[in-house]
Amino acid sequence: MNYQDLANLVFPDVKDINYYEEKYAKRNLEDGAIVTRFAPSPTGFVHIGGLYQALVARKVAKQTNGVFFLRIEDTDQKREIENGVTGIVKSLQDFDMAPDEGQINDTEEIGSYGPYKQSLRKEIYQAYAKYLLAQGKAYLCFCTPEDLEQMRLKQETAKVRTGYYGVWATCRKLSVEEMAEKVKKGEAFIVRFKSPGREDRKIKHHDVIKGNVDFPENDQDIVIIKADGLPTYHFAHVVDDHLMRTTHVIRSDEWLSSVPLHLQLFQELGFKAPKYAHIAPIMKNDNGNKRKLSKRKDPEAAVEYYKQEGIPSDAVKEYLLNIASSSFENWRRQNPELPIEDFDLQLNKMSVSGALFDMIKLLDVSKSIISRYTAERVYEEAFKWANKYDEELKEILTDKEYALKVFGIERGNKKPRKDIAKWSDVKENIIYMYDKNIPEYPYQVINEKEDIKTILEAYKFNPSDDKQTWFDNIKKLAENLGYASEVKEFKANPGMYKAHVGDVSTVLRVALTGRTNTPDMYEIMQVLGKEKVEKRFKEAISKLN
RNA sequence: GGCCCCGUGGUCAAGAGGUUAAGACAUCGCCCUUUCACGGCGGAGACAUGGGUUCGAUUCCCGUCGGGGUCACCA
Repeated sequence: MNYQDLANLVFPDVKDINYYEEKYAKRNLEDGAIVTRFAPSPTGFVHIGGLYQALVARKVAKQTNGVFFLRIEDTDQKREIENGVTGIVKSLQDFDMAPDEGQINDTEEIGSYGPYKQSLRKEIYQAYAKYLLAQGKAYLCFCTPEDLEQMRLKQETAKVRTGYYGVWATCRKLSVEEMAEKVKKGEAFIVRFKSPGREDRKIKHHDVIKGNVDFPENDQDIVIIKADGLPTYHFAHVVDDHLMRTTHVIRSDEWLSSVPLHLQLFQELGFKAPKYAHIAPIMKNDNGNKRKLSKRKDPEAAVEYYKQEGIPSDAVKEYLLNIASSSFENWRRQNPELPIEDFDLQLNKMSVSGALFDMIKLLDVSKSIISRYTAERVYEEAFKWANKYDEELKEILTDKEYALKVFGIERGNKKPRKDIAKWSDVKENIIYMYDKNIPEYPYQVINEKEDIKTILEAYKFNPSDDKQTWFDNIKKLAENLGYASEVKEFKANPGMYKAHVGDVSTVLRVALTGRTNTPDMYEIMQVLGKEKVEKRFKEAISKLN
């Protein structure tokens, strides 16, 4: 009995690894093309940090004419949730980030390096586990979870490193015969990697983002095949990224400390290791403490949140790119119209430490993006959003022709308005353009009922006036009623006037819209039309009595 | 606790052995012949800390402190 016999005993039916090596041949890509992947577990909604990784991975693949694929890491069936895969695929689609290969829905996939769902690759992992086992680079372990727990306790009280290594790796000392006998007796087992590493030796590693990092070698005999026959993350990663011909593993930096293990696995399997790029997580300030954005505590951690709020996916992506690269902002300022695909992202310039998530900044980015949209685009997006999330807004927007006029106010010029940051802001911003509950808002400087009434009764709106004539008209009105027709004059001669033309305008504005802050009032009156303007003033007057 | 990474204004961040230490968001003031937004101009605001090396260190080295990550038959 030797290791080859043991391997045959344990995995009698799996294929030889040569079969897979040939089936998943080297990709035929141009020099310098980068192959990346997004490899989430279907254990919940997509996290903003996951989207960030996917964005970066996809970007570098695209800009080198490489490949970006989606792999589903579902080797832990206990944690899997219903529709997990669908959620991931849909989120990527929402952000216009569909992969070149991989899962396209719960059951289908595209690309010739699949299956892209790990639970469907069981026999592949077993083939490679068998390969290691046959060479004596892996062994069977019969320790129960309880044994392991006890061992850990012992290690803790003895204040030594925890884990399965060195003298603690009891099953490593078993002979092939002993292992075979236990298997034949039907004892449950798992497969462990026989680590050739020594903790007192260092390895040097260069991470594309983090730079040079030194670690002690890995000496842990980690599990590669679990009791259910599925691989652990570490083993699946190495086998998959080799077979799928990934060139750059772009993942969250919580994996950084596993690099020595992964490198060792690649080495022992005889594979060429990919380059690693470990991305710093997106953090949040929690009472003075930095912590990762949490799925449980922070709604903004879920990618779905941005959709619900109506923050355009472009805005989220641009904000993320802002975090990823400090040169993005400059690039954007110089190229306000170019698509983000044209921006060249450098992995090695990415920040090594985690950035605090800044919603205010995101919203600022979003405002700028929306301000560049045409009225038509604003309408389409807002309407789409309203259809899903706001019944009242949807109703308001059914009159498209009128809505386009409303959205057209101060839009399309050199200095467009920036007052919409997200579609959920829209209703609040345009509601006064509709005959729905114009709120009663307190008049400001001019607040005597009689004065207000005089102004409102005296004002005549003529829609055919151009803007200058229209405003001259208000000035004249102010002057006739004893107010300063110029603000400067008012300021120069305090005490001579009760108020100035601005205050008169405010009276009109409040009566018309129920608020003090609005876009250009001339445009508002034009869009509203003579009839509505007069009706509103009439109503405002009647409310005064 | 062991190991690893990180530490420039409130936030995101550029940067070099010698700089008036960029820029963006936020904030404050002024201007933009009606408000708000936009835009323009300006203000306030930072190299965690101690010790080296050096003519000179925020930049290089060591310690301290602080932050983060990781130590599963989870990923």
